[in-house]
Amino acid sequence: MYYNQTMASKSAIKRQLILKGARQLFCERGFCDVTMKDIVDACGISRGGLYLYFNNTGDIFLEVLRLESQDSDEVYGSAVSDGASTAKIIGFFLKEQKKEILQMTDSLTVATYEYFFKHKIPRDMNPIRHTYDAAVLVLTGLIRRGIENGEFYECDPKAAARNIMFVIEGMKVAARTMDIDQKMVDQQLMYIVDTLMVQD
Amino acid sequence: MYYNQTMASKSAIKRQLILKGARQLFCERGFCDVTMKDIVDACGISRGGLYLYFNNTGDIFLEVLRLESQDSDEVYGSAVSDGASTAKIIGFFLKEQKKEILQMTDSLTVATYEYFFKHKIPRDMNPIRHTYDAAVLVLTGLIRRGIENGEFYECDPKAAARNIMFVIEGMKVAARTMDIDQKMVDQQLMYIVDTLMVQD
Amino acid sequence: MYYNQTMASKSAIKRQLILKGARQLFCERGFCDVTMKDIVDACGISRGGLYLYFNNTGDIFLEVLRLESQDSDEVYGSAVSDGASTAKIIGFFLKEQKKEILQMTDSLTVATYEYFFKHKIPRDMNPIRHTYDAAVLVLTGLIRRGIENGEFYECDPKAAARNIMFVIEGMKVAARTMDIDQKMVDQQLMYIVDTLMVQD
Amino acid sequence: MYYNQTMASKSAIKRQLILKGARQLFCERGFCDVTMKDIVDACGISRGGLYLYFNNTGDIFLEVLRLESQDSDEVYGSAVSDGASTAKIIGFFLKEQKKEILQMTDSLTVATYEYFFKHKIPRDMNPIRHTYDAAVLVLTGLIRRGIENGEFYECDPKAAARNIMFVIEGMKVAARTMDIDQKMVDQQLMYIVDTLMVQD
DNA sequence: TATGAATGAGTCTTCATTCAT
DNA sequence: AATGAATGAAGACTCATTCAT
Repeated sequence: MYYNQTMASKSAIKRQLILKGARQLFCERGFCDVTMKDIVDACGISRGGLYLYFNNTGDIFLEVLRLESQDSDEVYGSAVSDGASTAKIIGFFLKEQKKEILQMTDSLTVATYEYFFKHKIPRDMNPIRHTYDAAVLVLTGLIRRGIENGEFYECDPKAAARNIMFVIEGMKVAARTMDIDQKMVDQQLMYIVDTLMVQD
Repeated sequence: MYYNQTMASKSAIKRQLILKGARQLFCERGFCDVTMKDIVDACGISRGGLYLYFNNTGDIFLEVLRLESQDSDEVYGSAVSDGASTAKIIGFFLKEQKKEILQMTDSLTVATYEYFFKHKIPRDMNPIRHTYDAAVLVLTGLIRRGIENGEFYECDPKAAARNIMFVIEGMKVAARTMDIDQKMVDQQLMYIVDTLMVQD
Repeated sequence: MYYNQTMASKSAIKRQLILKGARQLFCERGFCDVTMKDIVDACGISRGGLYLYFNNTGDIFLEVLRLESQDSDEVYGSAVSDGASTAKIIGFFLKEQKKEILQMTDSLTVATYEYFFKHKIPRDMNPIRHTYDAAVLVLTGLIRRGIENGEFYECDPKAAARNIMFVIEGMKVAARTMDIDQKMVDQQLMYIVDTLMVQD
Repeated sequence: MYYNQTMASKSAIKRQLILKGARQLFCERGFCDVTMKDIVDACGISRGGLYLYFNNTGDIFLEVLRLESQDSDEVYGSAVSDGASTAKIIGFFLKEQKKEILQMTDSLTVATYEYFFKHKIPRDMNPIRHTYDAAVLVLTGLIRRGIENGEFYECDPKAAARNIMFVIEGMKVAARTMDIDQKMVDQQLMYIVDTLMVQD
């Protein structure tokens, strides 16, 4: 009998189980309100059993986040490989962001904020910074291309990319603290595109 | 004997004392990590005494926040009354925001996020929404004036105002979760102005 | 209404209650095997209530010990004031020790050993050292008097006093680890007296 | 294939490994503070594996102690065979004891006390009692010889021997609970010799 | 024999909340 | 109004012991 990637060891399966249960809790309650006991209960495992795998909620959360970013890295990669027009790709990107902003997906956003409010992490080890930088990189490339082929106004592509990401970040937070509606998000996303694109 | 605004009752003084001590704690630790006991200890009052004034940390925080917004409302008002150029006023406004983004002042930002992540409040009662709307209103007016007197490009003034506020919100969060530096903030604030202003 | 030494405050009474319950436990089980929960249960108070008075078993034990030594100080004092013959006083002293050696009294001996095995304390703050030194002092005085009035052989009174105390200490430990019988203790106490006293 | 004393079975080797690791722990922490888990970790063996050999820390400690006393029995034997003067031999014996009294590291003394405080064992099965009796036997013989050849004062040799052992026991405990210094130990050992020996 | 995952009981500690004074 | 002692629930963490493999 042999093992391959899909045949995980019993131990690895339990790890997955824990991370899955914990992820669900973090999505529902953020980071602060999840205790080790909550995770134990949610996963149907024993108190001591959880401690075999993780020492505290922080470690669990980081691991959940790591898995998450693995997945999202792939998404970003595929987005660019397409042969579509720059505006279309950016439009697709923004539509994806809209889903997350409006919490149409199970989202770790609040938990992530709460976690990093308390855990200061050097820039190069910080996963949100990493995600942010990755998105900025992709956007910068797209904007540069848009400028080159005359779709977009002349501008500093990197500053523009960062600007878009900050707007999105701002809306994510706003959606979870004040209540903003879909209309406002749509308006902003259109504003972003309008600001970039040469009007005919 | 009579009471006027400057002659606070003993009870009112104690209330102030509590709110002052609590504010300090919320600034230092955010909302989640402050307990009723912490506040009791910080204020040097009795455990039971605190409960005569407030039932839980949430109520205390809301009150702290209410006092806070009273003060800031005045700031916004005075900004516009000036006779300076639109660009100058917006520049002043952004400089103020920069301070808050970079946490150069004792700031309730994190506590506010944490509080409202957990407490969903209808739009018209929500103090951050109120603050946001007030800022948008001021900015909209300024941008409209800028467009009218030819300083700014033609655009939807309200959308532009919201855009600016979302960028600022995004940077506030980013400053507290990833570590962004002053340079990046400056770059973004310049980018905002550049996007608005007609270049000569 | 006024307070005097016998009218303790409610809080002081509770403290006494805890110390009494804890003392009983320490006598029965030594130091290592007594937990905060044990004390809570023994005293019939609440879990949190205990922590209002003491932070850990070590603190409680030290306090128990402090009270204990207050009492024993008085005993030592009174022993000497008597006008009896030196040999008689020493005989009385040894008879007292015999009781403790053979555990005929509720005794903190084992708990004390266990506590100080783990807690290294500078000589001048160490209560057993203090007790030991006090006993040595008294004995030294007695022996010196015995030598002066010809009851005892010539010798170094201090070394002799220490010797006696070490023998007693040795028997205390032996009584609790190997099982030694009363006969052996009697034999030793007689040996001590014989070694000192001039035989006629 | 056959086994002899030098060819230990795999199982016996593991036993040794456990006992060696456990001994180290008992020396460092006494008996109370060593858990089965500690031993597992220190020996690098499996949790279940340890239970194949021993059921609890008490059993392990007794076994450690048994090996220990095997070694020390030999020492006592050789001491007497010498042709030296009685005083010299006793002097040598006391010097050995001094090492043990003052030896805080690599010594099972504290662990032994702690173990036997909790485990009452009939006199004839009790290893410390056995060690004590063996030492008393040797000393008794030496003292008797000393009296016979006029080196020592007339006295009850057995009582004197026990007295010496109790003083030593007392100093062992004192060294680990109050902090006594080397000078005091030296003074006592000299006092013991002086009390025995005829002065010229 | 050997492994180490799993369990659950047990202890420590903190805190919101109440209540007699 | 004000105090602070008291309570008990809740969460963190550890460990002896078992058991499937």
